[in-house]
Amino acid sequence: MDNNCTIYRTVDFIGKRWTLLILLELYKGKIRRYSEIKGRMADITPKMLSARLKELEKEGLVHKSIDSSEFPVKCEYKLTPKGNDFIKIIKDIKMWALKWNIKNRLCEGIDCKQCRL
Amino acid sequence: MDNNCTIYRTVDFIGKRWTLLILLELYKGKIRRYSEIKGRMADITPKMLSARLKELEKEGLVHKSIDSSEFPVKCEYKLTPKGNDFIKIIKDIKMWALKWNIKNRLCEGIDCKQCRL
DNA sequence: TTATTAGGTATAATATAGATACTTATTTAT
DNA sequence: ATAAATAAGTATCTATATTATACCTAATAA
Repeated sequence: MDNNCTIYRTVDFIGKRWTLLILLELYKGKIRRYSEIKGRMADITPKMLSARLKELEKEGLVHKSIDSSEFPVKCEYKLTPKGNDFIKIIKDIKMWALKWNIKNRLCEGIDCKQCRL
Repeated sequence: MDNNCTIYRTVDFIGKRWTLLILLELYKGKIRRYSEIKGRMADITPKMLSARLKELEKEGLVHKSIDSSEFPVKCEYKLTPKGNDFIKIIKDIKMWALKWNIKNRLCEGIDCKQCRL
């Protein structure tokens, strides 16, 4: 898939495991620290979280800032405007899923306790 | 990620490699045969195409019909209403990508030769 | 001096995807 | 009658990506 087509490149990137869920987590919290994201995403490993955050930063959806005034050093991650603009797509995915997967119990309403969109 | 949350389940499914691109291919052709999809997606392996089509069928986005009146038996794949309804999300992903990845040459316009959305 | 803490990295095991050869069943050509 | 061709895959092996888990680092507090 070494294709220059926008849709190919984009799908390849956002299709990676955890990527959309991390964006969602940042959206919910506005600003999150590494350990905070980790704590809220039960099953993600530190390696994956680290790798995905780096990719998201590289692709311009996430901004990382380091506060080294205190100890231990704290890092804050937040969505860039580009990343924020992507949230509408995740919301649409949820709306689509709710429309067509009527049997799902935990997400019958728009506001699921877990994904809170 | 054995989570019952709609967004988790959906993201897990549609986030798999090739899934969105296969949906796109079916959308472009309305109806496609296995070999036709294979021919148009240069890099997909028969194993992956087969596996993804089965998943898409199981999830209700794709319908498969077999024409055994001729030989060799021909299979036709097409989007269900549920699958068709998902195309708008892929379109939005492309719009998002075009908006924020302005340097992409092959997709400067909305109608890329390759992804034709 | 040792423990604690945020934010990770390192290493090994497992799961998923890729490359490529092969299968099956039936019609057509030899 | 036999061999080639064809659609739609499957089987097997290799490579890559993800997971599990232990460990690292630097600075402050106890």
